[in-house]
Amino acid sequence: MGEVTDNNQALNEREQSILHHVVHNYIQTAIPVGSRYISKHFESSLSAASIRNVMADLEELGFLSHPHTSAGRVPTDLGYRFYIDYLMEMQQLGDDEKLRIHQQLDQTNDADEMLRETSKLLGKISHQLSIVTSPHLSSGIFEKIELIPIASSKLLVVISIRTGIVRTIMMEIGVEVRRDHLDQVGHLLNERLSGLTLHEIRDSFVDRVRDMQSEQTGLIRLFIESVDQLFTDSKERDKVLIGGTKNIIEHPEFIDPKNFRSVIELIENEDIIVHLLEKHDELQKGFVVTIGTENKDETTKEYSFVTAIYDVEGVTGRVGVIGPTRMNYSKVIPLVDYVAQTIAKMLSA
Amino acid sequence: MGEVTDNNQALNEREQSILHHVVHNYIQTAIPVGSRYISKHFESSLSAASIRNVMADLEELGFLSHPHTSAGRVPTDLGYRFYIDYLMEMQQLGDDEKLRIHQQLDQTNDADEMLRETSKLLGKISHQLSIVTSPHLSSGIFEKIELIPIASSKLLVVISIRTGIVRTIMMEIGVEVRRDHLDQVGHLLNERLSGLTLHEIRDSFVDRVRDMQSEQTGLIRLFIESVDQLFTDSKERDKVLIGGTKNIIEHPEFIDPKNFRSVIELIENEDIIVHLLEKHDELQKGFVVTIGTENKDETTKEYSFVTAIYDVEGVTGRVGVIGPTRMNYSKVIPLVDYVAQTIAKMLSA
DNA sequence: TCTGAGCACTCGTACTCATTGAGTGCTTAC
DNA sequence: GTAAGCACTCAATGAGTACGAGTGCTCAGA
Repeated sequence: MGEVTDNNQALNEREQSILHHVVHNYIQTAIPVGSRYISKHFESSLSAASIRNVMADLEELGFLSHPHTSAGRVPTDLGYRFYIDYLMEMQQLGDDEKLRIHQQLDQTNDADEMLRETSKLLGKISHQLSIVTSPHLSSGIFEKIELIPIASSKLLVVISIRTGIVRTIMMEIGVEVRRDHLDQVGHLLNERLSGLTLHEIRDSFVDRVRDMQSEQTGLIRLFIESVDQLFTDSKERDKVLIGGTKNIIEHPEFIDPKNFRSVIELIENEDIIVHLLEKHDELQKGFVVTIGTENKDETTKEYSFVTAIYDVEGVTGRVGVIGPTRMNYSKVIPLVDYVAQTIAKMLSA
Repeated sequence: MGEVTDNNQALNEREQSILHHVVHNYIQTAIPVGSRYISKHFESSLSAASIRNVMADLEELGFLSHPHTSAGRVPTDLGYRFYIDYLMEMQQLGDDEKLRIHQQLDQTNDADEMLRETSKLLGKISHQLSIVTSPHLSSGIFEKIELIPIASSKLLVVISIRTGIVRTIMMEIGVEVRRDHLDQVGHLLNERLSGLTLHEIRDSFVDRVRDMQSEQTGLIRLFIESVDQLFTDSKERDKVLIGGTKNIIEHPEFIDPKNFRSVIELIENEDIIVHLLEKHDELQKGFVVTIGTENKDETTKEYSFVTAIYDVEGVTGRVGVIGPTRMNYSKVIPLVDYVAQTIAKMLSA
């Protein structure tokens, strides 16, 4: 049980203790917890009536709420927040689970494939929706580019990043280009772009190739036109992988079909999630938890997001879970954290 | 209205007509249709009682069934089958829809991206779950292979098929290999494998490279070990894209949460779908419809599958939809068919 | 001033029971 | 073969009731 700290002056010891019990119990059982229950099981020194008084105070302060008069108390988003920040004790991840994670992710050396596996796995273990983004290559350091002619008028561009991640883009080129011309251009690009981040390249590409125009005008012009496609994290390409629907709908909150629809909505409408992940990214912290209305979005007001960053030599992405605000944070947070670290290790290997 | 043919001797004209009305109406409204309703709206020359007699016959023959005594009639799988094969009239696809399909799929020239768009689009237009498989490259004709060293110990293998489709595979190679060695091996492989199908290559690879062993033993051995990974349609890689969950759950059959779960199960457990698609593939017909229990799988006994093949110079894949057996076949079939044709065109362009 | 026992009150849940109405099946007459 | 009549079935709906968990408030005691 989390120790009662003096981190927050708003609540005295007893209030903190009772809040702790309410949140903890509600997370476990999903049924509103009553004063009598707490008196019986946790705080035998206090009567139900006294606990009711404290609960009334907690409710007034905004930490608890009431579905209706004759129901027990339920944490508010603020209640969860306090619980996570001051009361909760992280639960260590079991060795078996660690092993399982390693085994699952060790199966493949294809990055995309591994991220897909991660998504599945995280959903299964956490019993939540899992989210995994592909790494934002923009801040990755350009290693080299290869230009491979395909069929008649297509060009496969392979850009590799120092960490060993590659991006392949199929480009339509109007005409057939001789192989030695391609090699020549590729060679020059490699020379001039080496060591820069993709981000830097995108911003300065035109300047850097200006003098090359004379030699291979057509091809260079094509590259200039496609610079966004080549060197930016397009939202189309670097999608969010969402998985574990089967697991999340087992939660009791989904007996109500309305919630059902809302979760489907969430899955199909990736924009909402992408947007939220961007906000998490901005915070630049190891892991981020946003609870219910904290993420100011109507459709996700009953969901919490737990995400952690993974970082491979400056190239970062996020993994995490989405679930009802009634989430087992003490288990989920360490799990997400550990998975993020594991991915980073795998990708840099 | 579909003309009454003599294709099936089992039913006389009146029976066919009434079966037609029942199926058609039930598809539209999802409510069991009663004898009185048919008499009023479609067959005013016959009384409800007479229609009841015919319905009783149709039920005995297995084309209709009864949810309970006081409900109207509902088609059985056999009823749907007869309707599709003999009674139904295909509905022409509207010009606006054709336009929409073209516009949506014309946005990108990346094959994967386009298939993803197809999946979304098909779900939206059909109001069903959409399924799109990536092309089975096995029967594609090898055009060339490129070997690109990545970072220290990785190799990106790019295999391109005559149609302009490429497959990229990341291979782990224990040691660093000199660029000219790679080029040499690549060159030899291109020479020896040219014009074969991937399928043929997989089966004969060892023989074809046996004499090369002396020069680049390590690298060749690696290729021999990875031959499956390189030249076979792995189920991992060539996944099925499933989309449109949001659309399908609007159907009245999904007020029951049980069905809800079954559809989620279906989405998460792609194996079931993959298996079924294989069966469709074996039939080698343009489009295939399997209804409910016709696909002998317990989990899909209340779903129908409509799929069509797309063929790009021998490289084929499938697109289609999954939905409740009560599906608007007359609209869905032409749609799926048209989308398949459009994909083929786009991919061969 | 804090604590806790007592009690009235609220409100969601579960259950029963009667009513309604759509639709059938059967019988019978034409 | 057709259709009118009628009894029967059964899901759906809604009202009524009992139950019980839990609160809020009051008041006495430490």
